[in-house]
Amino acid sequence: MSSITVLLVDDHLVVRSGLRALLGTEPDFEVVAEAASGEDAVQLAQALSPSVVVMDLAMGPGMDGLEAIRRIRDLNERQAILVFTTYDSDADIVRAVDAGAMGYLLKDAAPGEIFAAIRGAAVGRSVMSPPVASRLFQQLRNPDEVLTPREAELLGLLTEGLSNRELGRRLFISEATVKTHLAHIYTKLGVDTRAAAIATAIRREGMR
Amino acid sequence: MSSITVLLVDDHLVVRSGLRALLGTEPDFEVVAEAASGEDAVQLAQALSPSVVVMDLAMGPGMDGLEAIRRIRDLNERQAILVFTTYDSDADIVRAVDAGAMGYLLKDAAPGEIFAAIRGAAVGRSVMSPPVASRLFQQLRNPDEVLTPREAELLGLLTEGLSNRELGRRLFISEATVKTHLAHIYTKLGVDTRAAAIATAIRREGMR
DNA sequence: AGCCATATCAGCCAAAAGGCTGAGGCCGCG
DNA sequence: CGCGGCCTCAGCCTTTTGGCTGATATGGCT
Repeated sequence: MSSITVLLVDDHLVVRSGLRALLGTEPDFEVVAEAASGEDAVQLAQALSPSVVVMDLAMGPGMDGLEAIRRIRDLNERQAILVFTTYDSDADIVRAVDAGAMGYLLKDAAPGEIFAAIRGAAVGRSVMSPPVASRLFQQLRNPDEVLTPREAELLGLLTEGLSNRELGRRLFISEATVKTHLAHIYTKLGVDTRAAAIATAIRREGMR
Repeated sequence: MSSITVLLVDDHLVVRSGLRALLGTEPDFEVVAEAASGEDAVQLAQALSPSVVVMDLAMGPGMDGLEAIRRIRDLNERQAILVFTTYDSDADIVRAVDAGAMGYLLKDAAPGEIFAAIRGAAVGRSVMSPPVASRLFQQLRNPDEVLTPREAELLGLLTEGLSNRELGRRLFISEATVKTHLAHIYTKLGVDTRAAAIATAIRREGMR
């Protein structure tokens, strides 16, 4: 009976057709459209109201996945959105969830996991890949280690290679304040040099 | 007549089936097997001698793409191997080419490009995505900016967040030597702090 | 043999970063 | 209304880094 309609969003054609092929093996799924950009995704989600939007976070130029999630939620609060991406970055997970994603799946998930996640999302359940879940739990267990928004901002600029002076100028704060923030960041990240902070930041936010 | 036999290697099921679906639309391609790991790839390449091996560099745990390329070339010098990956990292491109790849395609390539690249590889021609090609040319044009092996090694450890002292210990050289190498690395990368060096190193080697 | 790239090391000095202590203002929550 | 988290800033002192100049050794290429 009523099948689950799915909108696929990914900037890679091969991923879209792979997913389409995969979902085609299950009788209750129906891929109603594909989008290669955030813009298209928003438009198609509005036009078609699919049961579930399955989308990658990394998108080419233009609107990124997170922004697309927000826009889609703005149009329809109840739209189920499932993130389907390659990397399990701490920041991305958190951001995706609070942008309104129902679940977070990694691309190396087994077919069964993918099916279950989509079916779950369709009925309003949250699903996530085990590695993703464990990261989230860790964040909840160690709230001490979570950076404040300002610290995260600093850390972001830090990974651009800026000096303390430049950081200060960029953020309209004194160099003293920059050093204070950095000291906090270091203790939270468990490092004691900016180099190590950059390294762990990029590896944490980046991949693996 | 004689169709082009293809071995697909990618750790993501969706990518494999997407590619299979895509290649299925062209009558002259025949996907003879899929491999999800480097180990399987080597074995299948040897057993089936496909016209072209299309593979991702990023592979889960175990043998990575580069290693798999080398192994396959060891077994059969003439085997055509086409790298099909998401990111165009300077280092990866160079390494893939000298590991023996015939071409280097990005996953966001248009279907036509993909077909052309595989057909080209099958007859011994080298093909690469435009952005990839431009990077290679840039490397050839600016040999001054190419790091020596030792410098590259240092840079690698630098991105782990090590201090000069630690770098020295790790490489069994004095801190003075470390500083000399770093100075050279900085001028070659066009930066003047280790933080910036780490940042550009990771962004260059990393992705985008 | 001479030359060049690479790798190694030293010393000196200035600039940047890091550790520590203390402190004021703002805001939300009980 | 007080407590605590967050953001802001200062001063002081040590360590680390970076810039510069110069030197030795090795190995390959001409």
